[in-house]
Amino acid sequence: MDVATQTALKPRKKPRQARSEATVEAIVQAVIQVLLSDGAPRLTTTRVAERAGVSVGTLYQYFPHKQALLYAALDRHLEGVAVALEAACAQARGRSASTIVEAIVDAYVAAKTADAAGARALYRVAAELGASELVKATGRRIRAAAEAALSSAADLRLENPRRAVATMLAAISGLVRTVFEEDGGAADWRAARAELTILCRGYLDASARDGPRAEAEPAAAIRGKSPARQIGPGDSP
Amino acid sequence: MDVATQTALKPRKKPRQARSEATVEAIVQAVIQVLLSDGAPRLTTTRVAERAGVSVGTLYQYFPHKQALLYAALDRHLEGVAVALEAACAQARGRSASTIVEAIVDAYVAAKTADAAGARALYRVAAELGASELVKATGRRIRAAAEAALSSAADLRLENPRRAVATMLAAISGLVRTVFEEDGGAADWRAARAELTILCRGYLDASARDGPRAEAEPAAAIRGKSPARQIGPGDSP
DNA sequence: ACCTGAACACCGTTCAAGT
DNA sequence: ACCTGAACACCGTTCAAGT
Repeated sequence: MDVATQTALKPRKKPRQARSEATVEAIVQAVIQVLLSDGAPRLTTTRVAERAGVSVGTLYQYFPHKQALLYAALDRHLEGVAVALEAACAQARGRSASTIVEAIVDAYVAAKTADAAGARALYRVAAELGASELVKATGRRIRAAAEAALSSAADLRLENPRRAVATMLAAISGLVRTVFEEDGGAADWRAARAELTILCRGYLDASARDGPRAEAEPAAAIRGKSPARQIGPGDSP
Repeated sequence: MDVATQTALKPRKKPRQARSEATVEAIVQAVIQVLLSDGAPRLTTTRVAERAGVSVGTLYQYFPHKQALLYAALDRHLEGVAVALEAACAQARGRSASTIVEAIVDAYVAAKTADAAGARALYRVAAELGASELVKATGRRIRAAAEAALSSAADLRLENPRRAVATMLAAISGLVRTVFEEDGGAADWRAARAELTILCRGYLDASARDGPRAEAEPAAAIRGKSPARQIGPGDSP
């Protein structure tokens, strides 16, 4: 059911002519506008169509259902975040672990705060759609980029960089989410960035120290398993 | 609008007789059952009433709207988590920072995984309700408990324990959320617990080391502000 | 005090008819 | 190829009438 649902979220048909391409663009823009001006509960297919200057029928020609509209808006946002993270990671390659960590944290926070209103509105949307394939896929991209960058650090050798990156990014997203939920201002974002840098650096230090030798029973139990069983990417449901 | 909305989410009237008390109980149970068996999208006021063995009218006598139903179910879950965390923190008082950290992580994960199906279903519900007062209030309780415990550690003196606790708990909830989203199994939960312990210990080490001296511009800028401007509790919207 | 269920307004989705 | 908008099924919420 899950994969089928996710697939169904994609646009119903590709626009073949310039006219319909503009229509789709207008609809997606309308979704974001209605989301920001009226809020998610008031986001109605009729209202979106009205704002986009088309009829409901047209809307349903390109999107199979209301969720697909939100999905499209979420897609835009996540694409932006992923691209920003990938760029930051590529640029930080080969520098010290400390620098790389800072670059990742900064890029993540910057990407989320650049379109703060949209990001906040979409946090709810993302949850309503469930932990969609889209969110997972974006997570995978970001983790891959971060792992590549961190593995390139000259002054750090992690036993399991994949897991370390998954842990760090989950922690980062947790803090970012909290600041959003608390309606944080610029000062809160600065503080979050500073704390996240300390957090990640401390974690990497500790991992490099404690990681290699099996510390307790659970860690050892997992170490024997295949990569698929890691916290990281969702290789399987 | 926010506070008013949140207030309106509470039950409409207190049950005065034993009969109605049973009715409310039946309705809340029905919400959880429908949520688990039919899923959130199929959760209908009629369906809940039917499952509870009452009419829609009765349902609306105690809950002002559908969201209030979900709110009540979420309330149950969060209450359980908060109580568990408070107990764990109280019990760990006075022990080493390392032990306390472990206790907090373990209690958090245990509370969430004890009712994994319910917790997962409610993660979405919580988002649909927005970052409700309820979620924030529970966060405040947990942070307060954790701060009290950590401040009691003999081997640790943090400059800003409130912020440190807020950071740690946000990171923890981020990792927990990720494991849920990835549909993690028992091995993933064990791995998450281990990583979280390393993460938090490393963070506290680093905080105690780097914290006291102003490291960069942003940290210093915040340090001068009032406690209300911290990442932590949402003292104001 | 508590409960019922038909009635109302509104929303998501479809489809026959148009250009 | 693309668009329209009346029509349908269903859902949240109310309220006059019951016990």
